[in-house]
Amino acid sequence: MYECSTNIQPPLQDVADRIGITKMKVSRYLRDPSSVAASTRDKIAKEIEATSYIQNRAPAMLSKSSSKAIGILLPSLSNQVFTRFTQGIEEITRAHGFETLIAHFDYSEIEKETKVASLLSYQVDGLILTETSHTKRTLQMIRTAGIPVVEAMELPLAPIDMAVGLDHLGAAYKVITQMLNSGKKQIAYFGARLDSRTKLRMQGYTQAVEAQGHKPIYVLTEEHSSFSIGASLLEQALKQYTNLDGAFCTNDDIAVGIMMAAQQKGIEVPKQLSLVGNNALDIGTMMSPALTSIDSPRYEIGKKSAELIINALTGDSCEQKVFNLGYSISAGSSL
Amino acid sequence: MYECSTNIQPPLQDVADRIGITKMKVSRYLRDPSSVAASTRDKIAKEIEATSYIQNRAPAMLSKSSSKAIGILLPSLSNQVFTRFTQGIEEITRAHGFETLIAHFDYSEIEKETKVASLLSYQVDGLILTETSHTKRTLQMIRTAGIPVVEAMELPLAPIDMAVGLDHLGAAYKVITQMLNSGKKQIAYFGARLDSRTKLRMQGYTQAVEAQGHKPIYVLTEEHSSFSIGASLLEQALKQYTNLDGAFCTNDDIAVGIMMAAQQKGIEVPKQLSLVGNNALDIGTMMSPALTSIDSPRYEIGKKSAELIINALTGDSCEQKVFNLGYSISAGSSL
DNA sequence: TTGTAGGCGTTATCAG
DNA sequence: CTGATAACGCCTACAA
Repeated sequence: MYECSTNIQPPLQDVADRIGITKMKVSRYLRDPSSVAASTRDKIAKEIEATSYIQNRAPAMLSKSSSKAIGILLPSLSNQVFTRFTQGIEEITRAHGFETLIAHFDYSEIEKETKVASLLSYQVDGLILTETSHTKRTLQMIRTAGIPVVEAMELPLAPIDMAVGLDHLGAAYKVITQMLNSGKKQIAYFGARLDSRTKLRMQGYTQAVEAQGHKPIYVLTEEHSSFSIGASLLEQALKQYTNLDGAFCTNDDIAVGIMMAAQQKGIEVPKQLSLVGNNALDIGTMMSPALTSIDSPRYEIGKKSAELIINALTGDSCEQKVFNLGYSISAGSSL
Repeated sequence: MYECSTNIQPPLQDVADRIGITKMKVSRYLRDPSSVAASTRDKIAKEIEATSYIQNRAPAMLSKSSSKAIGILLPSLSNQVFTRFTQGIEEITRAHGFETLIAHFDYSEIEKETKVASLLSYQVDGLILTETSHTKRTLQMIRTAGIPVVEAMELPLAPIDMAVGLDHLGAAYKVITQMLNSGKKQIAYFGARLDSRTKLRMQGYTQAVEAQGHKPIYVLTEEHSSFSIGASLLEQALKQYTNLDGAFCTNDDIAVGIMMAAQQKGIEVPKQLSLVGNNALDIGTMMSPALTSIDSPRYEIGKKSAELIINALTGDSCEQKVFNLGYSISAGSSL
């Protein structure tokens, strides 16, 4: 039925033939309608409208190595965190006539390498990454591509190029210190799927508890986070640490799972168990008590990232390469 | 700093030059290593490895109108529903050496049109859509592209080409009938963001309540669904319908929001308020009572969709064009 | 205002 | 087994 190569985007030539002009005229019209005679203008417009002509990007990719597209590399499609982030990016790219190509790698470094190669093979003009650790090969590919790159969400010590993020370690340190100051003695860190943000939060947690002479407690799983994983992690933790009175969670899915499980066990939050999550998702505001969570300006991070890429592409590259967009602690009462 | 056209993916020629052979040899090696002399093979392999050479897809897109990529068009990145669906697709495409290009359109028909054009401009070899209503222009673009297309998730009456989905209307009808048979008298339909699935479920609901002589009650919002929207919709519904004893929700986010709000008001689920959601997300299993929800085989739908596309591309096109993959009712106790 | 020629990187094809 | 050539569609640069 379909020949393997029956993908027949009709070329510009077809449009031209049908009105009896050369394709150059049509090509010119597309970029600047005023550059062709007024009489032809209408005919071209009608024909293009009628046939829903779509530009073929391949020639531009070939002759200018530019696709007018920005590649976005997300760890996962299921993580709500990246929704607003992506919207922020697209808000900017759309305004500048750039497309976005989204790839995801399910938190696998190898898959990430593959996806970077894939995006580069489509000649993306810029790349927005959401992690700061990369394989050697990934780094080399990105470097030889010579395109502007933003590492978003974190503040890498040695950025590839540009970076927009926030201080996850510092945020964790601050909130843990607050928990300890409120009288909590045995706070555990709950983490899943060890991505780099999870590790930074863990470091902040560790530094904060050790600064006050406590021993860190880690309750970790390799599985992806979910509400039910949160519940089972609490189960597991309570068996081992009977005096557990605080939980700092790498994200809100786990925190909410813990809160639900705690409440079903009759454990009072925050009196008996103080609880802090990360990302401030909508579900946390529905809980009672409302979940306290470290919130990040994801939409703004997306926008800033896209702006940096576009500026770099249009020559308005600025001196500052790393931007710290800060965080806030959501108004909850689980701490 | 970056010239607008400084995207320098080094070409095959560079690799060849560095070992002193012609690019044709390298090109052949890439497709079939055994087609070049054994002695050269190693040298090429090493050089490609060392320089992390990346194929440029533009030429293939140009001369064969094929990008070895399948386009996936998702309504939204935040909807958990499409995570497993996409994984199902990629399970298959990866095995066959196809890439995926993901685009999303935030439930906007116009944005969808733009994204379809964008994907086609990248010469995707196939297209997987997740909605069944399209603008005229979208349809025309897809038709003239002449590539295999799957409409996934639903069972359109007039499919563009192929379709893989389930009977949302029938599922709704069945579960509503069950609710009515359990003695409920005033069941409302809760919907947000009127996408096509929401409408199908609404039709099933309407037919079922009318079949038993009741009047349908719709509690709708144009906003995107979320837990907190669910809560405020319940608030709104209770004011108007004081005898409300059942809620059928277009998705679990709303259902969970309703359950939480109900419990905070002291309304017993399911005794006073029977509750059914859609999609069977993880959070529902955490609630008590566990949320009853209509579940769909999203992973399998993704896999089947990708298989159909790949079969069509390789000539193994099959007669059957529409596949109903069914649904199940999750084991909850909120009904 | 309009038309023509060449080039981008890869591979199919044909010749050696 | 290897090499030369042409072709894909569009746009830049130049010519008329």
